[in-house]
Amino acid sequence: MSKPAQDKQATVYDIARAAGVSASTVSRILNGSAKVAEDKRLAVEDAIQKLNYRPNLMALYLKTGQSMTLGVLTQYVDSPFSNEMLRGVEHALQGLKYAPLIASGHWNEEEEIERLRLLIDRRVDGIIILTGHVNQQALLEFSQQVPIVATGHNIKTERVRTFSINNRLGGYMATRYLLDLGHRQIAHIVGLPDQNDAIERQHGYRQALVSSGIEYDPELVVQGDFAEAGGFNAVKQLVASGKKFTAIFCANDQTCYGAILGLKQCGLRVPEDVSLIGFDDLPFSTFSNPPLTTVRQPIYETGIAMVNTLLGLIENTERTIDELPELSIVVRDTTMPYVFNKD
Amino acid sequence: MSKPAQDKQATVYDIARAAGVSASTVSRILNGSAKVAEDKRLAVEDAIQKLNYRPNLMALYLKTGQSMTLGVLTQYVDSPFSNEMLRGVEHALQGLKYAPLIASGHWNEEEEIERLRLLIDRRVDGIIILTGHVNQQALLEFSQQVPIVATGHNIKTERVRTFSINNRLGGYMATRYLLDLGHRQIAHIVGLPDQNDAIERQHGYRQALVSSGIEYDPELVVQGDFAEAGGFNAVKQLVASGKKFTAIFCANDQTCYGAILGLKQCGLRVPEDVSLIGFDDLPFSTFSNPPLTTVRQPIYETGIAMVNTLLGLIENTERTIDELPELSIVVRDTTMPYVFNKD
DNA sequence: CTGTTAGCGCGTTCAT
DNA sequence: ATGAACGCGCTAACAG
Repeated sequence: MSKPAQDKQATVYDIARAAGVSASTVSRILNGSAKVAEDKRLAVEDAIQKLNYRPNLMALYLKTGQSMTLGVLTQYVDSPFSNEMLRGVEHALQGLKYAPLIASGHWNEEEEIERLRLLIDRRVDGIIILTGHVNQQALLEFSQQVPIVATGHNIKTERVRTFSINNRLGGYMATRYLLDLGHRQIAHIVGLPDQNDAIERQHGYRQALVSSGIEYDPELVVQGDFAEAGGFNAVKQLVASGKKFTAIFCANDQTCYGAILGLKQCGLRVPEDVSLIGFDDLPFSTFSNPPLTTVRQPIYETGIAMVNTLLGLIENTERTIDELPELSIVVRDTTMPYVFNKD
Repeated sequence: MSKPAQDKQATVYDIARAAGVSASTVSRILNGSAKVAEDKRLAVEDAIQKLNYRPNLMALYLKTGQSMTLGVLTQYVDSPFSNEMLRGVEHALQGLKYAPLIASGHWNEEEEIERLRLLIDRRVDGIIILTGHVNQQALLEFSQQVPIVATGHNIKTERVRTFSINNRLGGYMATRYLLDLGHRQIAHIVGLPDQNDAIERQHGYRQALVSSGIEYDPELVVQGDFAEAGGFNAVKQLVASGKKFTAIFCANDQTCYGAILGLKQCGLRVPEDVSLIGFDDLPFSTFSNPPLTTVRQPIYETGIAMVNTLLGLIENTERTIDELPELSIVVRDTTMPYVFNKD
């Protein structure tokens, strides 16, 4: 096994030898686990400096059973949604000696499971799952190895906590907002098929419609994929179908971005010809052209809450988790009352 | 130390006991490091299944000195640029048993160094640095502990490899493209101050100007920050200054996104009133409104190349690294000839 | 206060 | 072909 030449990192023994003490004494000083004579402490600290000593976290794990690492299962490293949550996770980890180990599942159950296993093999102290397709059964099984906090599920056991927003309500709110603006022909671009959040939002859409005495029209509902391309293709399809619509509820903000461009290419203006409302309120939605009207959900805050909850599970302590803000409509420039539409 | 109740993971000893063999035999089967009787192999494999055994990578490290983990220093988890490179990194790692451990430096040298240390403390086998502010000196020091591959530097040692694109050329190309379109009053929104890529691109901008006999006008150069907000604020400032300009070279695509919105709010149309060219060609630039004309650099491909280079360093093998594509101009909808401007 | 000993999970001699 | 013993870096229990 030819290992490349490399400064071998100093160990407690190297420090001990250099300082003329035993390894235990070094350890004691490192952890403050017992009183040590001042002169020895100085000698040891000196050696630590000189040899540039850093504890070997891998070896430490063997003793303590703690890797000081938290696994994070995300879907795509380039998903702005997941990354907003990741920002929250990072923020909550600030200065906390735990580091995140990130793995991507690509919305593929098999791959997600493989990545979860990878995280567990690396003996992470806990796992945060940013939604995904892992089923509840698998979740419970994995939780026997390591505590888990997840979004997109709704269970609570000794070792599993979940966060979920009321997607149905959000879908309802978005559609309701459009209805209140006077729109009657409201299309919906659905999220990923089989994805629970997507399905719930669609339910909310439908519910708002019928509660206003408007019939749910399947022809106004087209498939997207929670990404720009899906929104883009969906509007093209919608326009091509000849169906009339004056507003669209997009399953998420990214879908909206794509839809804006698609509409433009069809000669339709946003919001003059078509009103658009999204879901998420990603940071970028302030800068999109035009800036998005959307349903705000506390993504960043959820990231923070997940970390705190997980640390509570790991360290077996009660932690007060800040209550998450409710869903709300953020009004920007992609919506306008129906009465002003057309001319 | 109250550890939460948890299925203790099975060890080689558990397997050995269950299969009625010794731990060494289990190890041999695990690694195929020696012939083992067929019946014992079966018994062991059976036990592995039953006990759901997974090797402890932490313990393994102690023996092998390999953590099978690659550290990645990025700047922001929500930077679409870094994430595009990360996608390449992930792609290259597909099925390779190495996993990435990601840390963010937030464009802050001190924090970057702290994160590098964190990665080294976790005994990563190698480190990939996606640009940043770490200076060359620090880079060389860290490389004594672990091989490093970085972008944004330009050195090559036994244990450090770097990738860098010709930012100056890119800046030149972008500006040249605008000039060829007939533009003469070309503004530039600079990237992050003190950031080398940003400085080089600005040099290229200047060089293109003078090579066309146009005087470099500092009033047409405003500070951005490589993000949307910077582009947005910069154009506002530019317009407020009263300076005339018919085109802008933005230091990167994100700057462009912000600039588009800022211009619109000032009543300026893109590209009819102002042409815009970016730098990067992020995936989203296909979907921005309007889609961006930009300088394409091989971000994703660089991610792949960095991994391969690093693995070469780690495993001390020669690997053929695919040559990276050259910079190129991708023409989309934010630019048009000057002659057609105004009316 | 401090050094010695043992063991965390594993792979690798060294014997057998 | 296989088991026993050792050591990777570290801390905790046990002497002193």
